[in-house]
Amino acid sequence: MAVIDAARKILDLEGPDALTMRHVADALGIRAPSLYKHFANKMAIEAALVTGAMVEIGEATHAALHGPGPGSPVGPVGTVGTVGRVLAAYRARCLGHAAVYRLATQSSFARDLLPAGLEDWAGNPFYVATGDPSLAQAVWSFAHGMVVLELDGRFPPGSDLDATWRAGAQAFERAGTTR
Amino acid sequence: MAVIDAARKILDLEGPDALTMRHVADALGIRAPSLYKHFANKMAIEAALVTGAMVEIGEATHAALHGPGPGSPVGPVGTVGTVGRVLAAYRARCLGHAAVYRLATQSSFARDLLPAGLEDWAGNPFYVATGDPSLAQAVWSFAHGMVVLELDGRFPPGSDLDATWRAGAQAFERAGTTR
DNA sequence: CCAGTCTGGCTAACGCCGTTAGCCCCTGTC
DNA sequence: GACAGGGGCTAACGGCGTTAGCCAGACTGG
Repeated sequence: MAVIDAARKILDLEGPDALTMRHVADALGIRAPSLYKHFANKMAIEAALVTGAMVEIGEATHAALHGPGPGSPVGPVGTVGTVGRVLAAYRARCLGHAAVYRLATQSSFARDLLPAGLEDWAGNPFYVATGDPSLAQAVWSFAHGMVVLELDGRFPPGSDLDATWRAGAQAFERAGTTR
Repeated sequence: MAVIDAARKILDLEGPDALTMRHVADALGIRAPSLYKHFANKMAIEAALVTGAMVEIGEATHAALHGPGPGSPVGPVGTVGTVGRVLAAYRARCLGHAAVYRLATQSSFARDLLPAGLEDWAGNPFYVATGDPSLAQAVWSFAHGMVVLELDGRFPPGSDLDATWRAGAQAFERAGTTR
């Protein structure tokens, strides 16, 4: 869909404030009200954007469950378990969709416009990787927090974020086996 | 400051969309432009709001370092270490400042308007509790993720979030001792 | 082949937003 | 008692999402 492509490009290249109906319409060579022939409102466009990103992220984390994929870093043999692989895939894809991810975490975002079950599906690899609901949610929270803080540049400059991801992965990996 | 009090009340009671200059002014019985005699712009008001919340949260987590405080849950003897106490204090205070916390995590929030060093000071208890920079950042990310997801209602209904906080605390607690 | 409907544009406008310019009154001070 | 300044005010600007209402062209049923 041309509208979504244009919106995505604006969001990525010019930031969230530039994502306005008039601006999107401009990029398509039409006027803002015409957009409402294709989408009910701005939130619907945002939801479509987020849906696309979530599908890609979900595909990556699902793939990570079944072995090292293209998104996984290569570390010392045997140090990266399933949790680590899922986290690495999650991180890579989320940072690849930085602006859209940020949009989805905005409190004003209308999560109920997403396809039913999408969020559960996307979160499922965390449950599979840990085998425990509480641990899965904890890992997901860690991952979400890391991405958000990384995206917003809230870690002190010079932080070794690879090490932080590793520290988290190891803590949860151990918790899963020692449980 | 009356402006901040009014803004805080509006934000808590009517939500982030209701936090407009005209609305805040209304609550004070004045007109919107008059607010600019007290604050440079809306972002300055938001920054003041966030500063207040961060100070309170920081005080609570610092206090938690030195023993069980009023914000700490009572569990089986010996199960809650320093990390657990800091996390419990963080959670309680953040949820107590839900709307402001949400505001501070908005990507549009101007973090550079906060007092210099405030963020570092507020995050320090995580470093003290873990004794390791990477682990501290991982714990902070976990905590931040949990609060955000909890605030946005993104966990499946019926989730035992106390258990999730506990799972995270234990994983990091163990990681700290086993390191 | 024509009539009709539907798709997808358009302009004008509304009510909201943050913000600025410029005015004026009231209070406190030398 | 002059005067400065703090803190109100109105009017207005440009931008936002969104709606109402209009109309050209394409597609389709008779």
